[in-house]
Amino acid sequence: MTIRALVVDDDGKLQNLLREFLEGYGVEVLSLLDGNNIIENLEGMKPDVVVLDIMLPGKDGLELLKEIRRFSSVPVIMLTARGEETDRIVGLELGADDYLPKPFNPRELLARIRAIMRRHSPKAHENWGLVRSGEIVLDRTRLKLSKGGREVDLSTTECKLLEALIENTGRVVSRDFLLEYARERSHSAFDRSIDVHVSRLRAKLENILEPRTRIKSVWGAGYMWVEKE
Amino acid sequence: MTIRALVVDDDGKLQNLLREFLEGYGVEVLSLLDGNNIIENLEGMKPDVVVLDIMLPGKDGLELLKEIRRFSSVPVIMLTARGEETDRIVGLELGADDYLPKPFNPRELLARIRAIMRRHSPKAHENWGLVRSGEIVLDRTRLKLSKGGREVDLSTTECKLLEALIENTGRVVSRDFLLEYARERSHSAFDRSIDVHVSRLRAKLENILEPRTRIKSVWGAGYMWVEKE
DNA sequence: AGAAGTGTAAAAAGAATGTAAAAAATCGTA
DNA sequence: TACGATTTTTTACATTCTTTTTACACTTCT
Repeated sequence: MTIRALVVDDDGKLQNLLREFLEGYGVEVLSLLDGNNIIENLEGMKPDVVVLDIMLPGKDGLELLKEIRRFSSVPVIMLTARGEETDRIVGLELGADDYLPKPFNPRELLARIRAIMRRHSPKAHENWGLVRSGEIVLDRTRLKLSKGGREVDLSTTECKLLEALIENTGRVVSRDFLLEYARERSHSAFDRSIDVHVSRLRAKLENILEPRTRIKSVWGAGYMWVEKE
Repeated sequence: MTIRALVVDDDGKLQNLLREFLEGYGVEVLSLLDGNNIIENLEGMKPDVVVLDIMLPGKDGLELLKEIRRFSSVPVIMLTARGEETDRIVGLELGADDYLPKPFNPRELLARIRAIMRRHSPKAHENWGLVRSGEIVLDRTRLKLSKGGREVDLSTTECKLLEALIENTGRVVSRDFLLEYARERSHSAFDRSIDVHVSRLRAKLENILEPRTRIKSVWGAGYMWVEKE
């Protein structure tokens, strides 16, 4: 599950930076360079959180915030110029949920988004970063795989592997791909380590579900995650 | 530390609504349905701010306010019927700190509470947003971590680190993230300083709680703050 | 059957981690 | 500025845990 964030800022560079960074953490970034038609965009995009720069061409951020609040209670984080205490105060009074002085560290923004999601929609926060396949849930942030109440711990590599498999449910995934996905370096022709990882993964899966059902070997091609139970 | 607000209003629904909303923002709500024994309640509850409806069964809000002001200078926000300009003026003259016409958006109330706390007791306002994990409280402004009565001093880096961990309770936080979160500059590949900080942090935690329980290492991934003991 | 592909136990290699101690940077203050 | 105290980073090494390699049995394809 990903979180959707709408970023309203006229700085294209910042937009790209944020998109790149946040997407690594399961936050989908929707960009707007100005606040025209903000309401329509809100309705169309249905973001979980809005990040709003105060300094914008045309309508400024505070005005936009006021407009947003007439229609929606979506959580809003304001970006303010450093030290602009007044902006910050006005923003909070108009119904912003948090603020962040520019320039900021993207990680700081991520932390605020997390905090806001936690109090604003705990459900979305819980599901954040989970990969599902039917009843089976892979939690990448906890390195755990669970079904029903039971769960098993995975190593980082096992987790990555499983992620790649589940994301390609029903399709064959080559050893090549798996290896590169799970770690950085490439591999030699006679590398058997993926096989060993898969072997261990299967063993762990058996603690949770019926033996030998989900990770299928495809002769000469790779492995495949099959859907049903 | 949270802010304690005493809400005096006979509308039970509103009370619940406010409690639910405000508690998400670190405001603890104490409810009174009428103003009887307001003074005793003030003494017992020691709220940081009082939200007082003007229309109350029995003694009305203005009378209550007068009574309160004989004993206490606690900040008071009055809730008035829309357009009752006179009420508002009288209220302010009697020593109310702000007023809010009904019906209002809970957000609006939150903003007023924030504003009042800021000018009335900057200290409490600063403390607003302490980071908690169960009984453990991290005070970012004082760089102290406490549980029960006992506390330990932290360095700024340790504090930031812990903050990032607690904000992500139950999730793995990478060294990368921690490092960038704790300081500005980036780091080299062989940077081990996070490990050292964590090591020291763990040592300090042991002065307060059971050894080796809360900061878990996750091999190949980072560290994780685990919720309970 | 023979060749290529796969499973997995066990050993070996390799990475990541914990922490003490030294070195370097930072900060307050005379 | 210089000094001392404190904090942070680097270094080094022991330790722990993961990953890869190796080896051999087993399976699948032609």
